[in-house]
Amino acid sequence: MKYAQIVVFRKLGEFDNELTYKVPDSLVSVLHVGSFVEVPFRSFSLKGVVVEISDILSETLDISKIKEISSVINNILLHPKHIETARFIAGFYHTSMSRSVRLFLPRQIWNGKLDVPTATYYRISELDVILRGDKQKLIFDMIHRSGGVISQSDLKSADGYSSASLKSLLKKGVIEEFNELFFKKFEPKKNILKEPYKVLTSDQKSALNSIFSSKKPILLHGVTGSGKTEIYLRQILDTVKKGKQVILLVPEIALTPQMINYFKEFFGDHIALFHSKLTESARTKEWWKVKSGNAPLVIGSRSAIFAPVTNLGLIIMDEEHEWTYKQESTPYYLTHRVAEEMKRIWDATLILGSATPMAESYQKARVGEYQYLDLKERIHRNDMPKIHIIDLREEFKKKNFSIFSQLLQNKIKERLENKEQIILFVNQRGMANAVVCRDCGYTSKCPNCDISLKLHRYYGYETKNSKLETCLPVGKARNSKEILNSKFEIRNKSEIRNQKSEMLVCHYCGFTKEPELICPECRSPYIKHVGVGTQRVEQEMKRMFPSARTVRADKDTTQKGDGFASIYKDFLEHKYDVLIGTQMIAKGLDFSNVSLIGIILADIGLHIPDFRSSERLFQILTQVSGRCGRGEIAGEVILQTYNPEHPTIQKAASYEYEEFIENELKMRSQLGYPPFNRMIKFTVVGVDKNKLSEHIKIEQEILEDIFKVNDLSVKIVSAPSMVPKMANRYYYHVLLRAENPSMVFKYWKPPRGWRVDVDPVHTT
DNA sequence: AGCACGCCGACT
DNA sequence: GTCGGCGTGCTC
Repeated sequence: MKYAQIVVFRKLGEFDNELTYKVPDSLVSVLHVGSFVEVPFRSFSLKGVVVEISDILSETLDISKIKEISSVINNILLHPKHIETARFIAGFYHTSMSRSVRLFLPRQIWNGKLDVPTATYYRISELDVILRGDKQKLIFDMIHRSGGVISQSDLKSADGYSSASLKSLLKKGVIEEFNELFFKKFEPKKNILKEPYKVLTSDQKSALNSIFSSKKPILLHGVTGSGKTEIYLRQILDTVKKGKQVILLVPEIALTPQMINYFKEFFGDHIALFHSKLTESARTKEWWKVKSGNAPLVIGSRSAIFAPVTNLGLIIMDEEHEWTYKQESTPYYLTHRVAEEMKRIWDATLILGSATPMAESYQKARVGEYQYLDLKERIHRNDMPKIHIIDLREEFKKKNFSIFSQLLQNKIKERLENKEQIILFVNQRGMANAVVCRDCGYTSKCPNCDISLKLHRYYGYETKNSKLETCLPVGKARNSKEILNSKFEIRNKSEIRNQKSEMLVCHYCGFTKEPELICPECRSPYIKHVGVGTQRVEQEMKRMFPSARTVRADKDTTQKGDGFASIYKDFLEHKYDVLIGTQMIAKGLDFSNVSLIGIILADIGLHIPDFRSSERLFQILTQVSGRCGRGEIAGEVILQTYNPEHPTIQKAASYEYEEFIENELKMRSQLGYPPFNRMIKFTVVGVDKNKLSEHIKIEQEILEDIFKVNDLSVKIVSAPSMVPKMANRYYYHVLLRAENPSMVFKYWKPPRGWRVDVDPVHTT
């Protein structure tokens, strides 16, 4: 008798064990690992995926209780190699097989809708006709021009379409309607539209040769404009010609239209696109397009790694340093880790490309796990723009209290006169959370962890013990009335005193102290939290340069309508002179007429209370600088800061990535941060604060004992998360830091309800 | 998830 | 004595 391990899917719920079922003799020949089946469960039936087939039954199971698989719905829904990958994810990220198998299936499919989607087409059935109506002629010609067949969606989106005319054409029998698979057959020999036409530089040629000869994953380091895309293209074409498939991952698909259009020149419609904004039915269609073998190139954000390829030859991760490659919900996988495993399983090539590789990836290259390739030159046009560092402490001393330094003001004026465009970049992440001295640039840091302390500001209420309990962070509620109206639990309205409390907190070890009133370094009283928003910059622009046409791209202005797309288009067409924006303007976009970039306050990135803050700042500064000097005009960057001597800012300004990262790794190694130690973050939720902290204390002791017994060192921190009380629930984080923290799972199982994040990106 | 089991306080 | 609260564990 054969037995199958099956993960079952239910619409809701956390039920995610593997269950054992008998394989009836009639199904033995059609059943595979990866089959989609129907099984009896309790009194009803469920659908699921076979993850293992074996001849023996586990001794712990009672044979009389084992039921038989009822039917096989699709015998090869997932490739066994996908199940192998899912097995790896479940193990490494400590989640269930059910959860990780589900990553590979669009919701509609694991809910059981397995019919391959079709589309409606129209074709001409009678050529020699005389048509009277103009609209009818138009439709007829349109079909004729596109080779006698057209899809309904193409026809409907065309100018001059009318459903009445279409109906009468159908009635006359001039054209006919039919349904067919919505994708066209792909054959490498016929359907590759052209050969690469761009000439390679010697740098690119030698990089390509190294990729061909390397067995290891490749870390491709190249600044913006160094021609990584062309290398990807050559590799992709080569792989597809061998009859294999390619997965190209990008951080955010909305930001890569240029790249997608370029690849369309070669593959036409035979590209599958996956991203988070797809509707469920569109996602299902793309899935089948890949599954049927008619999309040799898959492009998408991180979830595209799970596309149902059948013969994978190449994985490319572009901008591999982007944190969108980490999934921020269970299973908390990092795409790099999954891609490495898939490379091994499929014996494929893996290329990670970036101008500023992640510290983890660079470290792997250093120790020889990855092959490091460096593209030094920018191919076209100008070199990277010159970055001027402006010391804001000097400006402050010169009584220039504007947010624009003198040099920035002069340059803006000059560029406006020359009719060139300007980008003003506002680094918003971590805003207003750090305290900085405006005279000397001093910031409060944790004495234990060398991490910026985070300023917590709360409205509070007093309890019976007259102790100030934190209630709502400032920013979420502005006064006591809002606290009362919120869903936060307040036992007695009289408890509200509308009091503010301020505290500096270290998010790694829980160290707290009162914010300083006078700078401990230079005794200046001008020590306070700093932050400049996009509105503030826009106001200042209007005040100083009233004739300049400015546009803002931030959360406020891009959330409505078509978001950033129209702002981007208008700016490209020079309807505006100045673009003021946050993070979102830094990524991937090509602005050829921009010759000046102002970084209003680079420091903000330095004070993110995270051990990766330097790395993030380096990345963002490099990216922003890459936005200019892409056209004929040489570009310039003005970087304003209170910390001009800070090594991160210095190295970013001189584009010395290697020097920066070597130094960063040295510091990480000394302080025991990743990649030298690894972390696991547990999130625990509870209603009763005291019970919760007691429970966490007990588990924390157990965890500490496990490391002690094994003679391993560990650092465990537990702390309430930023918003301690949300919808009557308390959130706690437990952060484990050790060389191999995952070893605890050999001896200990996280209690019910503990969420596990292995290698977290957000550590608070 | 659902549903059963089982261990403690309230109450006809 | 039992009714029912929900914390815990199982589903093949």
